[in-house]
Amino acid sequence: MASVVDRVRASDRAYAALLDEIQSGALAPGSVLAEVEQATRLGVSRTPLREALRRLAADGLVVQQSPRVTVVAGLDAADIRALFEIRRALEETSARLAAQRGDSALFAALAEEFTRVDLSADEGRDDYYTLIARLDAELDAAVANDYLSSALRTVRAHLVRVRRMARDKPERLAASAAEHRLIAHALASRDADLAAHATHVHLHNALESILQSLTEGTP
Amino acid sequence: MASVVDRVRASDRAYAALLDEIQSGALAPGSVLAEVEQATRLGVSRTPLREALRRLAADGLVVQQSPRVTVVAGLDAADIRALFEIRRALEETSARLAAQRGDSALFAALAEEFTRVDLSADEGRDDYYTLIARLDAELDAAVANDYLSSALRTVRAHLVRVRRMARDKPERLAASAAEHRLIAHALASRDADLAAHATHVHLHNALESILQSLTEGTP
DNA sequence: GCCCTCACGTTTGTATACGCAAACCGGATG
DNA sequence: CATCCGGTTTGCGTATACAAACGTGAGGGC
Repeated sequence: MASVVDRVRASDRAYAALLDEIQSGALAPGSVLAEVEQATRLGVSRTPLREALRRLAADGLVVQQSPRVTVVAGLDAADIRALFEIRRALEETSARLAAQRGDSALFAALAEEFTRVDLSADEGRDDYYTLIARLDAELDAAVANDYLSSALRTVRAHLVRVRRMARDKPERLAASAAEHRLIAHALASRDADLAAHATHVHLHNALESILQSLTEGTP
Repeated sequence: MASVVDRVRASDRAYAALLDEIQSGALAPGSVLAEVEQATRLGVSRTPLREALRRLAADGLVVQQSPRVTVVAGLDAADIRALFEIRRALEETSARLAAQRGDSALFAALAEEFTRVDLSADEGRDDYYTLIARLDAELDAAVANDYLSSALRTVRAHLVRVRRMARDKPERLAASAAEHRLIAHALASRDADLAAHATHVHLHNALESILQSLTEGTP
């Protein structure tokens, strides 16, 4: 059916499709992912679909409850706290290293962009998340540590789900933008301590906001 | 041929076999891992072998140079430095959290065992590494953070190779034992700062020793 | 009426067959 | 002699076939 270099492998398509559906919530936590069912639904064979499921399991986005049944992983407040523990470890380290190794001008430009962010419109919010993704990418590039980038990639895959669960309020977004601006400024200034501590503060505030949003959502 | 639950899955056997051979050096960095060749050698079919290769690739132990050729990942001094960067981030965090959450008596007992270690004989060295593995396991249990444990598991898989590349000298082993004893003591004392800083010191010394050992080996 | 047992269906794990693309090699030609 | 072209071979990605095991439900026995 599909050729060896089919532009994109069937297993990649299956992985991307399932990843998107899990992150977007289309596949709710607890959803059972049967091989034949998902394979036919996504239009691939069982073999590449199995590969996609194993990759998702390695990411921790799905869990094999029993050898026979794999489900979309749950994500409760305890999981989010745990996620932020490792996130703090990785991102503080990343910030510290990027402050030492990064391109000052590049991060200065990013800091400036964080001041320009317009969070009033919905499209501005999308632009904002894109800007954060760019900062993350530049951090990874500056640190130049594949082990670290790989671990962060996994963490970020989970964070997409967290963001969806806890919708940010406008005032939190504004504060978040200011925090990011400070982080970028610290990176531009090559101030490793400030970059790490600003990251710590940002993640603390982000976690608090998320947890509060969750308790409000389920009174 | 093999049954569904053949005590242990063929893919698991293939993964374990390849992992061991990579960690032990039997499969040297750069070795090409052809699917059919390895499948016949390990006595499994291509399908489970592919799964094993993908898991190893996710761990970063093998890399797919092209769609046609996957090789055992190299590991030079820069890689080792990068590995220790993330290792420090994860283990310092782990130590800090375990100091807050762990069982004091348990870590006190481990600290005591680190004083008893006999490093004169070769078998003592194996016992020592087993003891370190036990400390790692108890740290993971105390922290109770699957994301963190999973990331550390990957790091540790690489560290086995590093240890093999750079044989520890007896004096380094003795110092290492003392450092571990202090870490365990800090955990027992619920002193998070001391646990984190002692871990930092230990990893610094370990890295220095390894890098020095490498430069001595290749003058 | 309840429980135990057996059988069938469903689902997974593994093996194998097939198709295509790229690399290698040989020969021919400039 | 070098270079290019075409055939062959090798090897991966995918699909499918097959076998085993777990779950479920029905039927019979106590």
